[in-house]
Amino acid sequence: METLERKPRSHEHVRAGIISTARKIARQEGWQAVSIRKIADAIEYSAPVVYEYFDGKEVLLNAIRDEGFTYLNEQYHRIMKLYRDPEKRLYEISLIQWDFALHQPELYQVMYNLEGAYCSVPVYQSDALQAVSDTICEIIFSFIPKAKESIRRLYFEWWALSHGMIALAMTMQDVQPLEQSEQTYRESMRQFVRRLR
Amino acid sequence: METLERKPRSHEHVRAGIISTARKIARQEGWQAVSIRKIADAIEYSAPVVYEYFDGKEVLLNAIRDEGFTYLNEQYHRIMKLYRDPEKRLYEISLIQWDFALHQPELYQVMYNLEGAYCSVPVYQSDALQAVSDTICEIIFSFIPKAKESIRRLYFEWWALSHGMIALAMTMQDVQPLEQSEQTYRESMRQFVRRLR
DNA sequence: CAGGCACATTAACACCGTTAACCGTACACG
DNA sequence: CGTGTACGGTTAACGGTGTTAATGTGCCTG
Repeated sequence: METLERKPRSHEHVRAGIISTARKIARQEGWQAVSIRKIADAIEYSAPVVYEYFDGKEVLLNAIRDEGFTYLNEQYHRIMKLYRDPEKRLYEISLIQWDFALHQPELYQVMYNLEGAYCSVPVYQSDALQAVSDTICEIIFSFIPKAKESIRRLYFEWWALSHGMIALAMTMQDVQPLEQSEQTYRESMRQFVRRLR
Repeated sequence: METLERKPRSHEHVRAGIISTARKIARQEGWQAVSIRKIADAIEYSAPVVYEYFDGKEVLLNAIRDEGFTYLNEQYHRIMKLYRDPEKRLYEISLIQWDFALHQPELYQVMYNLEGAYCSVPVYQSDALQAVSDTICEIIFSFIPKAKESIRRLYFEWWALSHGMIALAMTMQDVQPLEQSEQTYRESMRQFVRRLR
């Protein structure tokens, strides 16, 4: 078993290729256009090979979704280390959310089943989402030490406001320029954070 | 053949049957389970018949979406006749939005391409959406007579807040009870309207 | 009776997700 | 050395999808 050293690496390479190809197709043609065969063609394999790495399309989409939440979580922690002020933290994280959604729209779409993307695994089952939620709740708590239920409510409001503006801005970007939507987003999130005082 | 048994059905009846069948399947199994053949089976026709009424799935979905916006528009006008106070009007319309989304989720999903529903026709091309938008903007203007751009911005905020909370409440309903989400929704919308004063 | 018309169906094409069967190669072992 | 076997990958197939062309079928009219 000398070749054990090389195999896993190429294995990981192929796996990453599948994911990045799926994302590329989704970004260019929408999630509706992503098919196993198209992915297989792009990585120059036959379709069944994909099933060696993911037990079906569901699992592949779920893996990509998880990648999204994990990335988001990393960005959150970057902000947490960068700032200490809770107000600044929450505002900066709001901006992270915007940048993430607009720079990697295909990820944001599969995370929330937007624009034809469909991953039947419930989003709330993702551990990474749980981590993301906890981070936000922690920030809110740090300058509004209320009851746990009250915190959850504020978190829900923050999330809804952010998600709603992002989702609408994405679908309306042909009729309302993104710069304008972004300005409104920043202002709204700033006001939300301000109101928490 | 046995075609004698089938009762003659009017054009409108069949058309309505196609739409209501599509909605029924979508409601029970999700939009990604809706297929032309399944619809045809349910209305006891062969698949090509559907194409006599709608030039492809796209057009069918778009028609259903339009039905949604039209219904919403009717509800809006009902509220407009019922109340004169702008504050009351906007709040009641917010509640309409919630009820609509939760009682007819398959409509709300196809209107905004949620949960696997996908209608490639841009939503902003719907005349009914335009009418809905105008109604909201009119209300906002009636008690905040600012510049047109400012009104559009407030409308965008109202819409995003409503849509965000509804979308999240729908996807999270297994982990957060709808009654709780509804309470938060009402409170948030109430505060939003209040802030407009 | 022939023709045309309206309606509906069958058959086909090119895809899709998924799986079973197969094939060649390289390595391990008798 | 020969042989078996495990592995990496393929082809082929099944049932399903959207969509369209060709084909009936019954009925009304000239």
